[in-house]
Amino acid sequence: MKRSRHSDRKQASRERILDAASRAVRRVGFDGVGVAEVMKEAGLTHGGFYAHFDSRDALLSAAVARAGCSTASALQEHIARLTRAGVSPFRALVETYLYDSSIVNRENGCAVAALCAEVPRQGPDVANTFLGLIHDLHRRVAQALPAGQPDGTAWAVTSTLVGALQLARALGNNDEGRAVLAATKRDLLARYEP
Amino acid sequence: MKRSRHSDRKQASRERILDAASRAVRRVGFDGVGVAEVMKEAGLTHGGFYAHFDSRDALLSAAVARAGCSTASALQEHIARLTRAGVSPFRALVETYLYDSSIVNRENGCAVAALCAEVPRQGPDVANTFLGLIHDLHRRVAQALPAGQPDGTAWAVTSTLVGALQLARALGNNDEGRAVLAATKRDLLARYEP
DNA sequence: TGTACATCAGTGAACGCGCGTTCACTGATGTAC
DNA sequence: TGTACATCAGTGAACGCGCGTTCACTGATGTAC
Repeated sequence: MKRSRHSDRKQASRERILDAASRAVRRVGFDGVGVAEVMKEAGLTHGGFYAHFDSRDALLSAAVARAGCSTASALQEHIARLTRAGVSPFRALVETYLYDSSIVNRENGCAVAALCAEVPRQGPDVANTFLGLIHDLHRRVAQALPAGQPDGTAWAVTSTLVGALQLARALGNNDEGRAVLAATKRDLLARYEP
Repeated sequence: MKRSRHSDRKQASRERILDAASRAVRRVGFDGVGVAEVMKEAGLTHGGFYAHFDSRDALLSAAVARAGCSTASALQEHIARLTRAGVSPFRALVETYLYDSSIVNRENGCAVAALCAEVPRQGPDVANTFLGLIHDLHRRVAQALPAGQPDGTAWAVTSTLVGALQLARALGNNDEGRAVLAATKRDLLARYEP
């Protein structure tokens, strides 16, 4: 059954709005996202927004989910490329997550690292969606860890990855920020790679 | 030389404003801090604010510095109590930083964990002040670590502490949040305590 | 095929509210004589 | 000691701006006959 061009067009606009919002929320945080700016980035004017979402809050929930998907597929793709080249799964995860350019590339980076600290003050919709993102990241870490690690290690490693990326970003895209990433990578690999 | 009571009174008000702001910024983030609300919490009306600070931004810078001092002294005190009771310095640091009630007690907790992710979008004053807080936390971790650790380990441990507290807060004050803290504590102690 | 009408995504002006900031004023404290 | 004046922290009304939200309208696409 052929969809009308009305619907096609609307759907495409919605996708652009969501993409813009998922980048904006990682770049400027929940409080920094403005409806008008997101619409502009999607090539539309602000008035049409409410034909796509009930409210700014509804957009934020959807944007978190979108950011999670986008992060997950980027992570997976980069990790797969490394493992195909013979890198161990754990090393591939660590190198990918703590890649130097992640310091600057906030708007396409991990949503958990970007938004974790703001989640406790968001509404239940955003918080619940975010739970899923955290569990997904934790699962990826658990699967990449070498076998035989005690339960809970995956949480410690997840914490380390998220914390290191945030500290590096706060220190800046300079020697000091990169040194934090390098030191954390070295430490994680020395600990968990046989 | 005796100070006038005018000055004493003003100084006392300034302290109350700073205390209120340092708690508010950790509770609701930089974007969430409102001049009127801070003044109200300090027992004043909003109009008098500009006799104490040049602008909202100036308040935020000062509030970050104040939050750092407040966190540092609370950490130090709690750690000292534990070490006096025979606990090793590293264990004392880890237990104190990842204390269960830290999940809820954001407004009196570590400013680095609360604000790290928002710092890259703040002005240079706030960012520079924040650098000091990060270095202070890193220094405390380095001093508490058992001797003989390679350089950089302190950064990895700092990352782990900050990340774990944030993840626990995002998961909530429930079994899951506390489990992250417990798992991270166990992992850190197993790794770095002889 | 062509014409008239219906549908609907998107536009842009307008509204209302909150918030940072300003300012004339108040009332208490301190000083001069 | 007492009185008149000066200083100054704090008050609360007002301003201006940005932002979320609403709504009447437009113009393009689709449908009926």
